[in-house]
Amino acid sequence: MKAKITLKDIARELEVSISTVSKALKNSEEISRDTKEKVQAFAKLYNYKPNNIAISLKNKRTKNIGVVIPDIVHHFFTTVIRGIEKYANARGYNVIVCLSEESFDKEVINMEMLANGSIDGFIMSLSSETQEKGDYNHLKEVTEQGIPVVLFDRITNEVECDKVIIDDELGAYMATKKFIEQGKKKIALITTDDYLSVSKARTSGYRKALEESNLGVDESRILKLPSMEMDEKRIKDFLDSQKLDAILCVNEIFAVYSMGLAQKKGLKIPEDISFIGFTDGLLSKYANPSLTVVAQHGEKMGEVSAKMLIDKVESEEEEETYQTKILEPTLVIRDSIFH
Amino acid sequence: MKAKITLKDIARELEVSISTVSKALKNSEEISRDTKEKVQAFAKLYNYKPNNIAISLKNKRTKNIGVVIPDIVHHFFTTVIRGIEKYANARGYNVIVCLSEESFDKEVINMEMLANGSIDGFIMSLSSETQEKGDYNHLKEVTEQGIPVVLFDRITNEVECDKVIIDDELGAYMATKKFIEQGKKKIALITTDDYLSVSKARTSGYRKALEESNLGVDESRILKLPSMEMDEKRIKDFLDSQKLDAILCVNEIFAVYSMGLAQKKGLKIPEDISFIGFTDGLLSKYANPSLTVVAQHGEKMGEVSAKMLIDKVESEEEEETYQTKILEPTLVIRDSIFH
DNA sequence: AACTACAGCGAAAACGGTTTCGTGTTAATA
DNA sequence: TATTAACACGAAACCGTTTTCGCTGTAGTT
Repeated sequence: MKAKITLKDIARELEVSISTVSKALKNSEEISRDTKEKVQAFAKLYNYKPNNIAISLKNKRTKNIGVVIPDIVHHFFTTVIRGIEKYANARGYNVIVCLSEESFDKEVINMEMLANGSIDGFIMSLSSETQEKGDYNHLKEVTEQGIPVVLFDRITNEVECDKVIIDDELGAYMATKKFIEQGKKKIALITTDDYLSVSKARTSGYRKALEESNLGVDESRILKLPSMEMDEKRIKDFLDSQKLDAILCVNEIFAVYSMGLAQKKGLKIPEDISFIGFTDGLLSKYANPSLTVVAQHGEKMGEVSAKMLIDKVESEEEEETYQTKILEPTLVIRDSIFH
Repeated sequence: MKAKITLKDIARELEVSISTVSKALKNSEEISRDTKEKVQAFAKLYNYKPNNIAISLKNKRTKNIGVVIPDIVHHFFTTVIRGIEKYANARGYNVIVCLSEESFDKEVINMEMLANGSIDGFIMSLSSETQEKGDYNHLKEVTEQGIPVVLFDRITNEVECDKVIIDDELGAYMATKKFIEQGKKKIALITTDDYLSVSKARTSGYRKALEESNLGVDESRILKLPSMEMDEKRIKDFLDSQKLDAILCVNEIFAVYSMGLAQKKGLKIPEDISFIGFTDGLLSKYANPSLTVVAQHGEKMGEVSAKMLIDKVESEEEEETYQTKILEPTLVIRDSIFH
């Protein structure tokens, strides 16, 4: 086992000072050709690499970014992480991933753990519990300490920081409009309680489209589940309780599951009933029939978030100007609607 | 903006030495009641938290673990990460995630980036390119430096370190046996080239079951794709080229896609043709019909890996004994086979 | 010969902690 | 009263870097 070599080791071996070694490795003008060559050769031979931790301490920069998300098993968050990781890596940053698992407490603990020097900034999406509670003090504390934060997807207006979202209202609006154009009348929405920022926006887009088309909103056609967790019984009851010809769902799981139920009843998709979901994941692509979705462009979102964060981390200025980037959703047309 | 407070700040304010503050906060016996109370009160008031980086430098322990995986968008890897994260967090460790994206070079770069002090150990699954090349020098270098490594799922015998796998051969064997018990005769396998350790083991289990049952292995019933990437054309051609009554696939995507093709041909599942895949993801659960799979217990695997790594990191002894944990796969029976 | 200029290098502080060891003060003991 | 032990604290080293500043010696200038 050959342990890592340090500047001190090189200095001792070559009988020069640590400063000289440090400068020689940086090709400083101060050091003579001879010494530089000697030091660099030695360093290469023993595969010297500076210790990141020491550099972090010195620079007060870790080149780590903390990502705190509610869940990693959801396709959307996974793609966001991938976007963040790709971009961050390209700029020399590492990504520390923490999962809040939709819990307020875990979110707080994770942030506190990272906020003590482990990271240069946060990228996060709020847990449902946090959004439900409406308690954002942990975020405020962090920003007050001067640690930059970028909020994506599940955001709040109560914290001043950079934000990245897709236009969820527009996405739902586009989807609902699509149903209407295709002659659908009884259009339902399966969503979650309004405390989730995204669900609220989507519900609003759904309403807007219906109102604009003078179809009116029938409240009994809106199913609000308590969370993004699957609840097979409530969905089944909802579908059994009425006749519908189109359903918009706030995620792909609800949609694919609903399609299955409809098929069991002998309904033809999309003729008798059409479906659109949110999130362009594997499920949508390989469902039978394949599911039309509002794509959220998670990878793009991750990239944009990472860029905003790193730009802020590396900017000298103390400007306290925050922006909210709104990405456009796209309708990915598949076999669960006409086309 | 209130910047983070340091020991030095407290010492200055309270007119004591830094050492005294440090000891007082640790409740050292050396320090008087009075002083301790004063210091602790002050620290609480200003919300003092020690700087992780400074502690890391001192202790030569970062409490970070590096996870290098080929891809994060695959359900299996996602669940492993979740298992790692949960366990590591409970023991006070953070998880740095790096994606190799199946590239040898990225794998090497990522490891080098982290190996210079950023982490206490690695948990990783080899990229396909690495397995294809058979070049494991980057792993050997790291272990020679004394950094513990745990390899999971996609492993190699050429590196001495702890390993965690599921018994892929057994999984495929169980699945194939199941087909045979249900009277299936023309059992196909859709897999990838043998350089992927898992595919090799699965193929071997498939063969074993067939040979044991005196059905014999018909090589034309084995489709080897170059990688885990979807190749719709080759799968379609394969299925069109012969009549089959059961198909085992090394992942759920191949299986669900194949089911779709079979259905389009008017075949009934599972009567005319049955399917079993690997990986118990969303796709399997919500496919239509739902897919029977060999569950790989990713979360468990993550937990076990994290435990092995952290135990090694925290163990004082220099024992160079490595173990390989083999987890048992489980067959999750769903509607794509009889039951 | 005296002075300046500069090349080349080292000492030391700093980043923020922990920890060992030493020291001054007080109280108890001989 | 002199000695000693315990108590309470501080100085300093250390982890591995970077960087400022100062020092030495040589060469060039007058």
